[in-house]
Amino acid sequence: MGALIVAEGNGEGLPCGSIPEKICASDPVVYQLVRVEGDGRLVPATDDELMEVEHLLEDDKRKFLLTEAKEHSAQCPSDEGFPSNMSDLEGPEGPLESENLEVDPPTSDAMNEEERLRLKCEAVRHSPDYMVVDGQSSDNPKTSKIGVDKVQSESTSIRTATHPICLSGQDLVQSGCAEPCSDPANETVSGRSSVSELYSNKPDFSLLKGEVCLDSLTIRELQEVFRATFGRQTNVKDKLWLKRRIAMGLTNSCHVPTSSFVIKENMIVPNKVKEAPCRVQRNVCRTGFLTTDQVTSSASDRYEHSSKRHPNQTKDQKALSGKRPGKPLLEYDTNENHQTEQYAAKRIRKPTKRYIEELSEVDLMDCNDRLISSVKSPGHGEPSPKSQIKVDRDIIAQGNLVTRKDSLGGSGIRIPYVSRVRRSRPRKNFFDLMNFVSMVGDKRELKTSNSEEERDKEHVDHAGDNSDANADISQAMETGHKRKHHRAWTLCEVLKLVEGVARYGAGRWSEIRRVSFASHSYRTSVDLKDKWRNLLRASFAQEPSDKGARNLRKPTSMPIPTPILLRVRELAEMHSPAGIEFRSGKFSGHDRKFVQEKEPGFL
DNA sequence: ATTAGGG
DNA sequence: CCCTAAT
Repeated sequence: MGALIVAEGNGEGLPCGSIPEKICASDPVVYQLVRVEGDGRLVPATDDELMEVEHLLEDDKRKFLLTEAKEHSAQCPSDEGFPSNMSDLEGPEGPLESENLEVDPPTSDAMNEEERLRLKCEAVRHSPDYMVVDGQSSDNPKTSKIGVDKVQSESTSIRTATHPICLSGQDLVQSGCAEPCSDPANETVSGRSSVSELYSNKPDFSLLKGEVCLDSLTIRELQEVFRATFGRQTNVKDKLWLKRRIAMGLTNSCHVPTSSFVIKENMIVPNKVKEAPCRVQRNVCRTGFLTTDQVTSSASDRYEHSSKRHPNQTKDQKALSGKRPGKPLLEYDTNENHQTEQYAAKRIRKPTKRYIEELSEVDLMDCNDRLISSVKSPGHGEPSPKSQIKVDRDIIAQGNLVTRKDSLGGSGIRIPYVSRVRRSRPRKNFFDLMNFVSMVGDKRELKTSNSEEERDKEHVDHAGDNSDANADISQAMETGHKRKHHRAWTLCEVLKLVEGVARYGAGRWSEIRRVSFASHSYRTSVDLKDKWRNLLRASFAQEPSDKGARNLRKPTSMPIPTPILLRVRELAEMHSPAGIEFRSGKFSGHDRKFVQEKEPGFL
């Protein structure tokens, strides 16, 4: 793997392993954390890498932790440069903020949130972490906005620190930053408004230009489009709903196909084989550094030229916001709608077509980038210091990018998706990385599993084939690292599960897990539940004919002995009708007996 | 954190 | 198995 370096955002690479000294100073340039591939190519650092770096940062906040550039940290002026710079930055921000507070005093919660954010920004500025936004596009208003947008997460501070840097510099995005930052209007009563909302006041109408492929947008993006379309914000997270809504709005029609489509010039056009989108995609491939927003903007740029230069845009924003003192009112007015919308969305949440969408994304090789934002109500949440970042399954491709979804512990913060491009399947380049990551993750599991496998064998030597299966898996993991989290259920486990259900009843999965699966750390209560569901299905399905001890189904997965299935059904029938009181006592005994007489051969 | 369900 | 909503 290459070294991690900080490269100047504007695309000019830096010598490998070098850190521009100016980065330590108050240089406004935006940086991007990148990795140098073996062939010299610069690839945006993956989340994992960022995490790693970040981690290092925590260890020594005063130093740059670039893997191979540590020596340079000594030269870093650490604090010196920052404070002054900060105060400069603070100028526009502070006053505005207080000003706004007067105008529309946010709730104490809101204030805290704001304060917290502000502090965070400062912290970011203090620490040497710099962060990153796709420099290349730093002059793109949208990108800038995004970068700023996401200044919330601590865990991603590394990447978002740009915010402050941006302010002082390069583009006047700052006005865009500072202003929204201070706008309490968006502070919804629920306190749910994410920081990002603080930063973006104006709908990005450019989103509506040209072809609009709602299918390829993420919820957040859809919400943006929604805003651009209807002029108000929405918290609805139901993609379908958003898409339909937007489509209807844009086309002025209620006839919106359920299949994928593209909206072009207010007309719905069946989404053929992704013509336009693909072009954009290719573009992305080529540059490799385009961010999601860039993609959309580049697409829209084909149709429009304006709205591209930030200075204007920011001005517009100001003017706009000025002209729209009613924003808060508007918010208020539509508040009701929001609620109903949300309500509706929740009720209809049925179609979680995410998978379908994702699949089609891949299949059609369309161009989607997904920015994932998980917005959870903050609760009282102090964002947990350590963010849990989860490496999503297949990600990446064409040499850049990376893992996509991260959720900050209860921080309800959106993660920057700058330079995140999600595409087809993993490429070899990343394969190693991914494997590495997954291997590390699985290590523990493997270990325990192995030892467990042994245990299982001892306890249940009858289940020979199962053990074998597991062994195979373990082996596969060790060697071929093929499947992910797939562990075949051993007969032993199934029995434990059944017994557990018999004892505690279906539904007490955490209990069952604690008691019967204490050693099987890899079986979560959800797994138990799922397995039980499958068992039920199997037990009822196979009931008719087929008396064989094995299901004809797939010889692949371990066939479940009929007796067990029978018992499963017993339990199921027992628990479903009126079954609160049973468990332990006689029934348990009964079951046991039942089983014993029927499956001595297996146990 | 757990549970229930859909995918 | 994964994901999410709801508790």
